[in-house]
Amino acid sequence: MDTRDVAREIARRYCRLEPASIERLAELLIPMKFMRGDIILQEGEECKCMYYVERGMVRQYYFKNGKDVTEHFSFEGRIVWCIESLLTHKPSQITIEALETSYLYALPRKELFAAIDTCPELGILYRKITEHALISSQHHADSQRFENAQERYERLLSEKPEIILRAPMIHVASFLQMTPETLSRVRANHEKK
Amino acid sequence: MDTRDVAREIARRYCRLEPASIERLAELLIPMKFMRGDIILQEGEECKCMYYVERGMVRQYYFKNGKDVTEHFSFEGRIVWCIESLLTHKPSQITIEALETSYLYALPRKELFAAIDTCPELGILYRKITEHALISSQHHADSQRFENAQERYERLLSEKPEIILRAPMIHVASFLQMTPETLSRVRANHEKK
DNA sequence: CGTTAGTTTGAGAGGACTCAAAGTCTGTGG
DNA sequence: CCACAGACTTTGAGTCCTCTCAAACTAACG
Repeated sequence: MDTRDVAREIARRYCRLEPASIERLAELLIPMKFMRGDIILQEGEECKCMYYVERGMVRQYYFKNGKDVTEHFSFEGRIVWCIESLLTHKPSQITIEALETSYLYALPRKELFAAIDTCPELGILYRKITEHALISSQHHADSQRFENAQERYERLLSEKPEIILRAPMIHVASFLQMTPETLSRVRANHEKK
Repeated sequence: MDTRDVAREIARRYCRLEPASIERLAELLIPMKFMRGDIILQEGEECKCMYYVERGMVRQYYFKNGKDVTEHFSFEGRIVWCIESLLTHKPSQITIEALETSYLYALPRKELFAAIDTCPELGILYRKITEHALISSQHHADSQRFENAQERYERLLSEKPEIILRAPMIHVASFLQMTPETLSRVRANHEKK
C-alpha cells in the first residue's frame, strides 16, 4: 500500500479532502514497520508525529506507582500519538508499543503544520483528528464512570471486539480498569449467560 | 470591562495574539449576564458558542439514569462549552447553568471560523483552547482513576479551592464522583488531620 | 517434559454505596 | 423577632463490588 492510498484512507475516515490535499498529505506520510514488542514511542521522548495504523495493533501505556497502566489500544484505521507531548513539546509520559507486526504511517507534526499554511484543508483534518480523540476519550471516561466491571467488559466486547480478541488479557484488564482476576471472573460470568 | 479587555485577557491566558487579532477577537465577543440558576445552554439545544467566564461560576451537568451528574465547574478565566455539540452540530447532552451572577462573553463558532479564514492566529487560539480542554479532561480522568475519595477531595481543595468554597456540596460530590454522604465523611476526616 | 508466564478459583478485607434517621441552617410568615 | 418548614449535611448500620493475597491450574516453549 503506498502513501497515496493511505492518504485516501485517512481522508475517508476522518475528513473528506480535495485530490490536491490528498496529494499533499501523501507526501508527508512516512511508512514504518514494527514487530511485536517494538517501541514506537518511548516514555521521555518528545512525540513529534501522529501515526496512522494501516495494519496491526499498538498499545499506549504508562507507569503509575510502578504499575503498567494501559491507556489505549489502536488498530487498523486509528491514529495514535501522545496528545500532551505533541501539543506541549514536552517529553511523553506514555510509551507506545506494537502488540503485533504493525504497519504505521508517521505524520510529522512540524511538516504537517507547515503544510497547513498552504493547504487549509489539512488544518481541518488535524482539527477533526484531535476532536475525534477528545470525544472518544470522553466516551471512555463515561463508561468508566457509570458502569461496573461486567458492563465495561460487555461494552468493549460489543464495540471493539478486536481488542479482546487480539490483546493480552493482562492489558485488557488494565485498560478496563480492573484486576486480571476480576476480568477472569467477569468473562466466566459472561460465558454462563 | 469591554470586549477588547476581555480579548486581551483571553490572549494572555490561552495564546499570545497580535494586536490586530485581538481586535478581530474583540469584535466577535458578545457580553452576557446570567443570574444564579439561569440556564446558559439547555440540553437538547445545539451549542453554537464558547463562553469565556469573566466573572462568576457556572456548572455543566447532564442527567444519567435520572440523576444530575456534574461534569465540570468553570469560573473566572475559563472557557466553557459543550465540546461534542459544538463539533458535531448535534444537540447538546449537557446543560450549563450559572451558580452565581455571572458575566460571560460568548464566542460564536460560526463567526469564529469565518474569522479564522482571514486571521490564522485565531485558528491557533481555537486549537489551543481545544487542546487545553483535552489535556485537562485527561488529568481529571487520571485523578478519578488512581485516587480514592479522600485523595480526590484533597486534590480539588488544593488545586481548585474556588469550587469547594463556592459551589453547593451536592454538586461538588457528584463532580468528585462520590455520594454526598461520602463527601461529608471525607471532609470530617480532613478536619481531624 | 520441565520451566515459566498467564489464567482461574477461593477466601477475606475494605472502600464506597444505599437506606434511614438525626441534626443544622436558612428564609419566610405570623 | 421568633417559630417552623424545607433543604442540606452529618452520622450510623448494613451490603456489595472489587481488590489483595494465595494457591491451583493451563498452556506455550525450548
